[in-house]
Amino acid sequence: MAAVPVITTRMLDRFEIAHALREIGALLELEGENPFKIRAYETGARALEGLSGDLATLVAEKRLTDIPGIGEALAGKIASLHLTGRSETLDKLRARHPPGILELLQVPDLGPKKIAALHAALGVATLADLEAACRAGRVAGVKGFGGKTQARILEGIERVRTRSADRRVLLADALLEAEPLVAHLRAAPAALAVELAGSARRGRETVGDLDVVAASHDPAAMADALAGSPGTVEVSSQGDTKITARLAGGMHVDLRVVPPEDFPTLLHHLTGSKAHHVKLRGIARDQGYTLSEWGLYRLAPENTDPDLPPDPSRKVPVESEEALYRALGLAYVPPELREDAGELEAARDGTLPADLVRLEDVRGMVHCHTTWSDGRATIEEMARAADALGIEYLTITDHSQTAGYAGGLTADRLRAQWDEIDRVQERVKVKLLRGSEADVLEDGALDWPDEILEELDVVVASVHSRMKMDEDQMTRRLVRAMSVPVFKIWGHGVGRLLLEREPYAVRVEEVLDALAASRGAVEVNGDPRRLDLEPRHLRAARARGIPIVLSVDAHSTGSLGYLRYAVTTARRGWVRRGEVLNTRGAAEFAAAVRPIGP
DNA sequence: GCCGTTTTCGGCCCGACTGTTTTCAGTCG
Repeated sequence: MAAVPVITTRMLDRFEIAHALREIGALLELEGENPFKIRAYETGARALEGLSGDLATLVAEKRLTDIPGIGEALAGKIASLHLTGRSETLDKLRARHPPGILELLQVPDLGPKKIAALHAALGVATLADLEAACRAGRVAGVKGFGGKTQARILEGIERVRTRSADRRVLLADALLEAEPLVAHLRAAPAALAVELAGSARRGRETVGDLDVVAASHDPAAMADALAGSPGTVEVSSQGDTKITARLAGGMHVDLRVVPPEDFPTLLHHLTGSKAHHVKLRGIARDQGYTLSEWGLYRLAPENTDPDLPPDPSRKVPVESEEALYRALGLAYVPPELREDAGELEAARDGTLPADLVRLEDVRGMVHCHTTWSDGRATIEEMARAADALGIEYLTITDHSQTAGYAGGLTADRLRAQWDEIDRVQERVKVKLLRGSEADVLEDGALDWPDEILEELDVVVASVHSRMKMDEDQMTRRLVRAMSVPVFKIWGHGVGRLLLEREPYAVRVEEVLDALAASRGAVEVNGDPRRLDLEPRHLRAARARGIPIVLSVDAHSTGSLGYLRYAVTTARRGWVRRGEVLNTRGAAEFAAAVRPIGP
């Protein structure tokens, strides 16, 4: 009997496959391939990352091409990468290039053309080669390169090595730098309007650079204002309309300055996302316009030279972002939705939700810890802080008994806490609800017996232990937990800690199916490190009719402010006001979430 | 590479900034 060949490869998940597709794209780029082909790989990678459903199912049912941006060719490569961990195309590309060549693309200002030139002239194939060539002064001698470029490359190598080049920060940390800066710029006499743009405005969970746009007739004065901001460390480049600076926290900010009539289109341009723009500009073109950051122009009837600047007489005045979408026959798309995730089709068809949840719609604070478990504030301190925010009700949800590391409450302690809640209730206006963040145990049971659940007003069910289970185990565990005949709020669904810890391995859609067949809601956890469930899963939950709860997971009075991040994340998942349980009054909310019976 | 109430072929978003040029290519967002 012939020996069975040893299988040395393994299945890849969608993130690993996306990475492989980007590697193919990068290597093709080095070979000078058609830029649109390169873009197709990026589009495919992005589509995979945004996928809500189960990749294995799509591969098995040969439905990959149902995903917009994935055609026959990419589907074949994705299936191969998923099932075997390899792709013939990628293997061949890797064989044609030195293994270190891709790290050169990480160097700022170094793209495929320059890398190819350096490789041809000097044989540079790795970061180390490049550094040696720069230090020896050989790069400056290559045609098209000079002393300044050589120095910039050396700086760039340093940035790659210290990994500060593409450092991303949490949205909340980015806003901590951005909002004071915007306020400072707005105070400048030359400023007519200043807005934050970029991924921070879209509410992305992490942010790389800050983009700020200003309306002013005096760009130089605005550049001075940026240089004079307390958070600015240095101005690193300055053109007529664009100034780049580095902030104390290490982030870079791009400030763009234009006259007020160009402000709306520039703000829109800098808000992104890139994918949203590409599609929007295609729509503009279909309708006889060309759109750029400088405005909307009617295309000339005759085919004119595309390299000529647009004819000013054909410019369409655009007084706001709303007007821009309106001019193109589209409903206004709020920044949080601009990700090319179907929002432009919906804006065209009139199916874009007009009543996305807003911060002012939320009437109750859900998921709050106190000194009874691992919180830093007492019940009364939390209650008074909520009162001060104008909140109508507050759920006290300390940890359950199994969460010993977090000071989880035993049944006796929980009952004692109810007495304390009653005492505090007499002194505060905000309505206090008795709750618990009940651990989802290893076998999927909740951490409280029925006689306790019967007396609780609200239960958040969360995984806090055995987080490294494999996907089948974790899915079974959560499906069982979400199937118990109790109303439960699925707490911080996939357990990710942004920039720190990967999500649990779990098939979210199966858990949502179980929840939809039982009674419960999903949480949008506003802790800036979590923002969980994430938008694509929120859309999957909404599609199943599962209600949403916006929570703060507060461990202090200050973290009641996390509500804004829960709202932003929910909007990114297209969540409407009516779908959010804690936009309702206290009595209605309590009736909706009561774990057992009336 | 993908995609299609104009198209199965021929399109595919658009401009700012830098450095090295003497009119432009490369990179970036």
